[in-house]
Parts: sequence; C-alpha cells; structure tokens
Amino acid sequence: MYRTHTCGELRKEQVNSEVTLSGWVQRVRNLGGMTFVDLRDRYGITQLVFNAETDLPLCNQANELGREYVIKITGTVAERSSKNAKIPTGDIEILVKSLTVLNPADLPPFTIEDETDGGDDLRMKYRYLDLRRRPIRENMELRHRMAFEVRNYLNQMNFIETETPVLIKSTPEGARDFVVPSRMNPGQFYALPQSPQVFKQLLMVAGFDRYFQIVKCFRDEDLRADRQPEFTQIDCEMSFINQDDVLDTFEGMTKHLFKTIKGVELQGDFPRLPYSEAMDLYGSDKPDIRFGMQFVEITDMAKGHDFKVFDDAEYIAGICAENCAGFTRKELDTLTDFVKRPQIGASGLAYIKYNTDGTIKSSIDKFFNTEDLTAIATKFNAKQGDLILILSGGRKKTQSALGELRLEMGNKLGFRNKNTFAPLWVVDFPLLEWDEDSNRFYAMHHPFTSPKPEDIALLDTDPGKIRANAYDLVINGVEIGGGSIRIHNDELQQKMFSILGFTPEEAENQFGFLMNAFKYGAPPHGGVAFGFDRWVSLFAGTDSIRDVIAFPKNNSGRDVMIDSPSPIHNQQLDELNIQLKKMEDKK
RNA sequence: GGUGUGGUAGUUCAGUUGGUUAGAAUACCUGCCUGUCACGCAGGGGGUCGCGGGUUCGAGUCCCGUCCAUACCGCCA
Repeated sequence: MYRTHTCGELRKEQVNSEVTLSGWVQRVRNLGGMTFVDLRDRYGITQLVFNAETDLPLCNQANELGREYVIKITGTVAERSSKNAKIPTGDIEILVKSLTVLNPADLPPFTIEDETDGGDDLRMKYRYLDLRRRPIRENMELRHRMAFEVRNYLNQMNFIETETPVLIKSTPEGARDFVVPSRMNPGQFYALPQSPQVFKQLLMVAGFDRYFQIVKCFRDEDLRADRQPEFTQIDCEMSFINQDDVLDTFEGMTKHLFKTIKGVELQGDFPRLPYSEAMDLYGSDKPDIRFGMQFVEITDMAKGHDFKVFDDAEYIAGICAENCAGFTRKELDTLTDFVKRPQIGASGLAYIKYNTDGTIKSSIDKFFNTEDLTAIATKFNAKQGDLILILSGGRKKTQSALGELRLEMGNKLGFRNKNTFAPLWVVDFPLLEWDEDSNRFYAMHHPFTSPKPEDIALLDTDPGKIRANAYDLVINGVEIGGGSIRIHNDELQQKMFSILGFTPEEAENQFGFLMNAFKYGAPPHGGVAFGFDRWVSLFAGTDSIRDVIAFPKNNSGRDVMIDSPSPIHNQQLDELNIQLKKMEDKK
C-alpha cells in the first residue's frame, strides 16, 4: 500500500496512529543530529522527522534525499513541540520508521515553490513540473470546480451535454481554419471547428431543445495573452425561446458560478446596454463598468473657436476624472504619449483643469475663454478639483482611443480592482459590418444571426443599419461570451447569404445541409457560447489564460514541451498525397 | 505582416563613457550543527554574455543582420 493518508489531512486527532504517506520531497533540512523532510502531494505538505540518535542509518538515508524524489514512508503521527501555524498540518509531524525511495529525481531546472525562480519559457518547457506548484495547481482546481458547477446548473435546467464532431468542414467565413488532410479522400481536407455552431443548430432541428457542451474550439489566428489556437467554450443552444429567455437563463448561470465559486451574490439584474450606447459612453463593445468616467460629447460646443484641430474633427469628446486637477505637467505628458502611441493613434490630448480654487486652466486657453471652458466643465458635470481630458478626430477612431484612455485612467486611479465584478449584457449589435478592402458586408457575429424583426425592412435598403438579435456577456471589460437568436427559416437564411455575397451555388455548397434542415421543421432557437478559459482566468485573477490551461501553447502557437508543430515523415506525406512547397533556402 | 521590450552562471537578474580576471542572489556540492519549517554557519564548483558579421588597439557594452521569448496593432464571423 502506498498511502493511508494524503500529505494534507493529518491533524492532532491522529496523534499516535501509524500512517503511510507517499509524495515528493519538497525540502530536506539537515540539522546534524536530526533531519526534517517536507513531503508534498496535491493536498499539502507534511513534515517528516528523522532522528540520528534513534536510528542513525535511517537518518543518513533521509540525508541522501534530493529535491523531488518520490518516496514512501511509514511512521507514527506525533504532536510537534514547535508548531507551524502557516500550514494546516503544522501541529503534527511523522516520526518515520521506514523510508522507501520509489523514484529518485534529477535536480529540477527551477524551484518547485509558490514563488518559483523559473521564467515563463522554462516553466512551459517543463510544464509538468510547473503544474506541481501550488498556484498553478489551484488554477486547475478552480477550472475543474467551474466546469463542474456549469454542468450542475445546466443539467438542473434540463440541458443535455452532447458531443459534436471535431473533424468537420472548412468555410471561408470567420477565422482561419486549422485543416486536417484526409488520407482516404486524397486532396481533401477536414477543418477543425471554430465553434460547433451549425451542429448545435442541427441539434435544435433534431428537437434536443436544450443543448450544451464544454468543448475545444480551434482558430488559426495570431495569439495574445487571452487567445490560444485551441481554447474551450461553454457552448449552449435553446429552442422555443426569445432573447430575454436566453439572457435570463445565462444570467442565472453566471450568478450561480459567482455564488458557488467566488462566494459573491450578485445583486439585481445585469444592465443590458445597447451596442450604440456602449460605443457612445465607453468607446468599446466590452466596457468595463466597474467605474464611471463616461464619455461626454462636445462636438458642437467645441467647434467654431478657431482651433483647427477641433474645427476639422468629426467628433470631439472627453472624460472627466474626479479630483485629478492636481495632475502635474509630467503626468499629463505621459497621458499624451499614451494616446499618441501608434497602437492608439490619437494626434493629441487636450485637457481642462477645474482647479480647487475655482479657476480654470486648460491646454486650449488660446482658443477658449473662461466662459467657454466653464460651459464645457458644466456639460461634463465637473466639480472643482476635476480634470477633463478631451480627444478629437474621426468618430470611430476617437471613441476607441478615448476608451483606451478611460481604461488607463481607471488603472491609474485604482478603479480596476480584481475582486470587484461588474457584469453586463451588451445587446443590439449591428448585424453586418462593411469591409472596405473586399467591398462587401461581413456578418458581425456569424451568418446565422437573425436581424431584429423591426429592422428586417432595411435588408433591401440599408443593410448596414440593421440591428441583430445578438448579445455579449461582458465582465470587467472582458468579453466572456456572446450569442444570438438564430435564423430558423431557409428563405431568410438564403437572403442573408446573398447579402454576404454568396452566390446561391456557394451557399448551397457550403451550408446546403443547414438550409435543407430548416425545411423540415426548425424550431425558433438561439444560444450563446462562453470563453471558458477567459472566465476561469477572470476568477483566478490571472493576466493570461495560459495560467489556467494545463498545457498551453506559446506566443507563436508552439507547444515547447512536446515541441510541436513538427515536420512529418515523407511516407506520411505520401499517404496523404501531400507535396511540400520547397522552402526558400534561408542562407 | 508591423511596433515596443527582453536574451549574461542551473535559475532570476545587475553590469557605469567601450578598458584589469564578467558580479549578486538563489539553486547545487563539501564540512559543521538536535526543533527546523525560506533553518543557520564556513567553504567550493559553475559563463559559447542567443547566433553571425562589422567598427575599434580593445566589444557583454556601439552598428548591421538573424533567431528566440514576450506585450500590443493588424488579424480573431
């Protein structure tokens, strides 16, 4: 037998009992006459004691142990004379009677401790060692508990977890597909799903009524801290529902997770903010509403003062930062540099200081007299001591730049606390997005999203104005999930494909099975998909989803532990009928 | 594809204006130590300064190229 207890469970109550423990050697402390060994497993750390006076050979054996040796010991639980309040097992220790080395270990390349000395790169290469560290293990345990509670909630709500295929069909819309060559069908390829979208809709046609799946999805696009090529979604779909039913159901799931996992009771209904308002007030379709600082547009007031920058601008707006009038020139310059970074791209930053003594000082004094500035300050509802920051330019670009500035100010002023949570639904997304390059509309969500009934008339006149039955769940400025009410009739679906520039043949070729299915009694349906990794990362308070994925890829999409992707043998290529393009000689 | 930052001991990092034998901490090894728990004390070993080229009497340091890592932009229905 390897163990009677884990390394985390023994307490004073077990004193004098004989136990067997197995685990990893965390550390050996050799004090000369006696030796302490910290034995670690998933559940905790238990101290082992070896006494040279009692059993010299055994003590010598313990002194030979190295870091991360896997050992088994048998001994007696004893109360410690000097207790350690820092660990749950700190009241007891094991007087060891026998020690077996189950497996010795090479010296690990970094220390297996909460505060490791290893860098990210090294930890990824030896991820199985990194996973032994408590902070990472706790993230994985959190992930498990969250998946468990999702299943709990959805099961209770009559959802059926159904698996859908991973080898599916490539489509040109959306993200780039990962493809898999078919040996039995030479020259043809499967694609890995970007989401199980069409399958879950077909399950609705099949009458499954309420489906969910915690499922891997794949996108062959460049990575970020919050984007991996393979990631996990909580994918859900429901029939005979309207948009409010979906939002209510998953607002319930969100509250359930907050309650069971974070111990947070979210009060009241989540705000439901139309997309257009989100853009006008926060410059983002995923606003962080943990703090205010909403945009105030002053385009009309600010024009006509001979300030060319403003006079030429399509849109002028700002935010009011409370009690920031004391910002120094240096701080304001830093903010100016921030908005002028190429990633943000504002051409400059104007400010108005409403000083505590009631005077007003601005960077645009040359063009605006005190009366004008006071009027602007009033428009912003500014109090004495506040600072107004103003950007101008094209509407879309300026809103997004001001949105970034707002978040930066939120960081600076400590409004973005990791333990505060502010969820909301962003609703009424545009159905379509015009693309200048290809001169055509793209579906903002996906081509199966239904337009709002009152906007359907615009399909033939002004498609860009149509709002969709589409919604996102946003928490703390992170897009946690999104979904829509789908089209369930084949005529409307065909019309959508035609607006998106598909010929009837192309539509038939790529999505004929779906439109065909709609002819056989498709129920009204809709659903949502949540980015599970992001959600876990939000709850874990980590900056990157890599910290909540057991075996993540690096920034270039590589798994540095197993070293993939990698070349394959010529024989494999032959079987797949694949010939590689000659790589240019990189001399 | 683009921009920024970084690459020096097993590891995390410092390294001045280009100038002696490239340092610290930690880890590791040896010795001492009976209540440690980040044990302590004494000693020791450990370097292709990412790689290639250039400037120079002399390059970890400056220049060019390249590779790798990372954050962001593009991209991500």
